[in-house]
Amino acid sequence: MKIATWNINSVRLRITQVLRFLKEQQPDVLCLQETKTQDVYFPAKEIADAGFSYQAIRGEKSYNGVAILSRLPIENVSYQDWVGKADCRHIVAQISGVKIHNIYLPAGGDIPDRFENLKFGHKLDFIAEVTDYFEKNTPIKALLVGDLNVAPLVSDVWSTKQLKNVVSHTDIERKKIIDMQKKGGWLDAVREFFGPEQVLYSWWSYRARNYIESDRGRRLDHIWVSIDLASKIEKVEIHNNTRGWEKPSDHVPITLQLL
DNA sequence: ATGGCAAATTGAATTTGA
Repeated sequence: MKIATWNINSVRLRITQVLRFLKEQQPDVLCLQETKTQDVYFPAKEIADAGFSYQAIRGEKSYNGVAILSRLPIENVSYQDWVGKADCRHIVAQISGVKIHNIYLPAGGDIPDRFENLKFGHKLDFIAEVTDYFEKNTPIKALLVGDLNVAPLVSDVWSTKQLKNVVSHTDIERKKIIDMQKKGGWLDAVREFFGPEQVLYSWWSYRARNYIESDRGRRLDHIWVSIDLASKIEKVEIHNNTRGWEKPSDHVPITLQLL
């Protein structure tokens, strides 16, 4: 089974890119974040026509929104509302016996201080609640995919020094996301495959004049596997080329081929 | 707390992203 995750930054605006990716990469499952639409406006038919007729979608107006799109039957669709907000940041479904959690973790605003910036507090609380959830519900035959909005390792950013106080790479976030991984018994499938040293990004800001030239990226998007699936990681790919497409998302898709 | 941008909303300006 081949699983993909992609922060699409508006599924309606980028339906062409979604269809192109499905055609070129032929995943079995595509998990989207930041679909930015209510379910009634979700481009379900176009995606079903491309072969992905099993869909679990959970969106709202303007912001957030997640979806699991599959060629294979989907079972046991459900979701959690963390930090007491029904803001469409999580959906989970079982496909071929594998439980897939799709998460869009809060970005956290600009100032890395929970007292000056409520969004940063929300982000930290969200991580704490997800950590707690998976500590109590040990993942087995499960994946956690999505935009976690944290680049935990030195090799996940273009400059660990210059991003030290930038939300997504502060010490507290890095510590807490690794803590979430360890306490849930998750393995970072991308690092299992590529190792800890290789510099990897999944997001490049729209603000750079030329994203390839400046290459100031961060690895904010993740695929984690429950420890029992460690031996099933066959291949991981980060599809950087999509960042160069017409009207791109600022995030690129990542795929995991599971044995 | 900035920015060389982008998207969605509501109606040219604001909020959010990271």
